[in-house]
Amino acid sequence: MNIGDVASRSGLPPKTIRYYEDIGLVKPVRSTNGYRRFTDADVHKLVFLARARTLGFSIEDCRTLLGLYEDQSRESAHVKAVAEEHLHAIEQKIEQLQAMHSTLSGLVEACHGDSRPDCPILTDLSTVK
Amino acid sequence: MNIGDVASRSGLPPKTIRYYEDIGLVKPVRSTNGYRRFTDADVHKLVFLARARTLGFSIEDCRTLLGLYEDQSRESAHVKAVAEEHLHAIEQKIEQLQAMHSTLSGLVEACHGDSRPDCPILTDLSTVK
DNA sequence: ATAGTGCTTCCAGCTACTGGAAGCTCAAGG
DNA sequence: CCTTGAGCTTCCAGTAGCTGGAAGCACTAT
Repeated sequence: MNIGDVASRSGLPPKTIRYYEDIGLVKPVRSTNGYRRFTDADVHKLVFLARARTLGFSIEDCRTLLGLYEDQSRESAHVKAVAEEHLHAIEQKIEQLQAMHSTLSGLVEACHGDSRPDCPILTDLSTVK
Repeated sequence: MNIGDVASRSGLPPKTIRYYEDIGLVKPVRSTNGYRRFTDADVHKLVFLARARTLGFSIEDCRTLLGLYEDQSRESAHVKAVAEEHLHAIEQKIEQLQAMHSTLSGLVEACHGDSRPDCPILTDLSTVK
């Protein structure tokens, strides 16, 4: 299978698939014409990667998870630990964003937003906290 | 004032302040010894930048906001528009992260997390959605 | 034969810094 | 006066995860 087919099956752009080869996540063989030739197993891996990335796992996490995926003697505890750590990171990001949101929405509401120059948003930004 | 003092007053690392000079956000003059010399106005700008960055504004947004901050004839509507757009982006990010969180926490709960290899997390990841 | 699409590689750029090396400047202590 | 250490300078490279573009070969259809 050529890269274009794999792209449409996995939902990943060809560029990204090449990049994943560069960093060693997939290792397609080459046809005599130099084209990458992907096996079904390669496609599975790429689907796996696409899904893991939409769940926000880093590339390094993906590498780990892919290793576990292919290791028949893995322990599910290992997978769970990786996922839990990521979950924790997501929670922290959400909290950060919610803090930003709360502050900023307060400021936006306080700003009359007309042609006058005075603005509580700018006042806040220029204030040392 | 030297960069070290400015760093402690603004909370920004010296490296970051130099970077902000590189990209034209501040323009400190130079002393005869080659050191950057910051005025109070420069410090105000850097405090402004530090605060805007903690609220998640991009550097380009910061550049715009800084321009408005220094423009006495600005319209608060302009500031508000920039802030609202950013607020919207924050909301979208939060939604994305919450979707990830919801999926992932379901999977983590479903995984028994022991020494056995079978794992619903991996099963999900390897499934085309 | 030719046109058009798909594939290849390589290089550069994106965001917002951060680390490190090499070297100059300055203030304090002996 | 000399040395030591901290602070400053510049420059280069690397981080994450792609993405865009150029130049050029391969393949298919007409």
